[in-house]
Amino acid sequence: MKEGPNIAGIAALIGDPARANMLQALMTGVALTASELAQEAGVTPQTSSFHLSRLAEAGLVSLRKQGRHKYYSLADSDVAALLEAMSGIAMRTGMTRVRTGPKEPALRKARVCYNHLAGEYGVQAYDSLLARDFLVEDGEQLHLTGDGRSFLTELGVVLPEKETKRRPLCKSCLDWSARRSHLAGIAGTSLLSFFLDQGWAKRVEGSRIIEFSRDGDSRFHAIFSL
Amino acid sequence: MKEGPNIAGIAALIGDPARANMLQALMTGVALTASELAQEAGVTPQTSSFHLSRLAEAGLVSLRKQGRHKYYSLADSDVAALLEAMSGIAMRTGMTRVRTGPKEPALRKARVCYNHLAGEYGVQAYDSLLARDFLVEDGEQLHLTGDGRSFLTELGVVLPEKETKRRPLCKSCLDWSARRSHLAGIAGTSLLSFFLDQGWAKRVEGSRIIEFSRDGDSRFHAIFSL
DNA sequence: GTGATAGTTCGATCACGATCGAAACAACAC
DNA sequence: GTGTTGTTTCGATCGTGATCGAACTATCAC
Repeated sequence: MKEGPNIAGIAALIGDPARANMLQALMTGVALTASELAQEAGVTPQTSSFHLSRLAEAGLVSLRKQGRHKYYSLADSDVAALLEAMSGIAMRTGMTRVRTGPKEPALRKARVCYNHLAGEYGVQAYDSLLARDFLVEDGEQLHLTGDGRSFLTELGVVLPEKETKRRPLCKSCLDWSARRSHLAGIAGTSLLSFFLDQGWAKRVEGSRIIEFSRDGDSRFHAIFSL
Repeated sequence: MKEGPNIAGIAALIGDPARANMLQALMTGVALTASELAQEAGVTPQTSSFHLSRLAEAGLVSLRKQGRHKYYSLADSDVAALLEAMSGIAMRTGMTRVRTGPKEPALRKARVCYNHLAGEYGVQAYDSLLARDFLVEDGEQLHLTGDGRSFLTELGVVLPEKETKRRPLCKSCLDWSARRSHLAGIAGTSLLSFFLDQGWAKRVEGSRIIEFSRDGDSRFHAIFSL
């Protein structure tokens, strides 16, 4: 009966406690999987899936499929701004929640992700390559520039002559801990092999943890500074 | 299980169609009685009373008792900004009301947002003031410069001597249609009053639409050119 | 005082939507 | 291939909350 956009629709979406928890978890700017969001919201995966499909349908969250995972994140800064404004209103009425505990810090630092480097080190390497235009993002695609290829090969990283569609040279991979992109694809694999071959780092038995030696650590940071 | 304010609470409040209708009706800036709001929302007075008490309890609306009437209005500009932001999100998902009539273009052009001017005209005034350094953005804050104050007062806009922290002279408010900022705060209110008092524009009854006369339109564009 | 209008409280109803169990589907590991 | 894990679909349940009828209070007009 009224003019104007349907405020009630999206407000009702955010109004459900489970969905609100999910959105607040995504307010950190990191991408989370459906199961993680289920745990954050305190509901079963089925319920989580149901809610996430609704949120995505309404354009509040965007999703990125990666293997059997689905990484969800806030759609854009407008949604974040809306949630922020709502937090402000909620604050002054005196409604707050409780807090949860952290997890293992060892895995967050450096670990293997399938066959490439993940964790803080992985993210830093990725950012460093991007900052120096050795790596360029092209929408969903990721490309190694000519300078980037020379840089890596001169360093000692072995790269194939040409890349195929089936196994791309570079892929971005969302990080489990940092929730930022890091380098996957053949180049990612080669880079990790390089670190291990040089003795800069070694894998911890029966774990995904990768331990950098003191020497390897300083060499890494010298090369992949920001 | 999470930290942070309980956004689900207020979102759920706005999420009910009846309450959302009431709040949108109050976006016109005028105070409405409980029965009028009941009619706006399309519910019985009992239901309206129930909803209004909840909205008041949450601090979304304020009320002024006058005789046997109770006049409700939006609590403050923060609530208005929240509703405006939500309209913006709802717009882009195509979640418009069933009855999205011919009023919409008029709303985009010029409308009242709580107590100040929004729409294309509001955005243009804002931009024009910014371009001439009459208005300066300082992070989240917004300030009227000395030149800006003289400009407005010489024009005939009435401004208070000093501004308080509680009721800032200038605030920016995000526009749902233009997705740009426009001027809120006391200065925004005074500016709108000026337009109405001068007869440059008038309010359309029972709507948020503001109609500029031909003369008022040319005067406006002469002053707030870019 | 009586009557009329504005608003509220109570109680009961009723529908919508959140939730989970079970099972299917998808991607990986081996 | 088999087994495991992440995600989704279906179906059914169940609780919460919106809604209105009826009765009640408050203010005004006379």
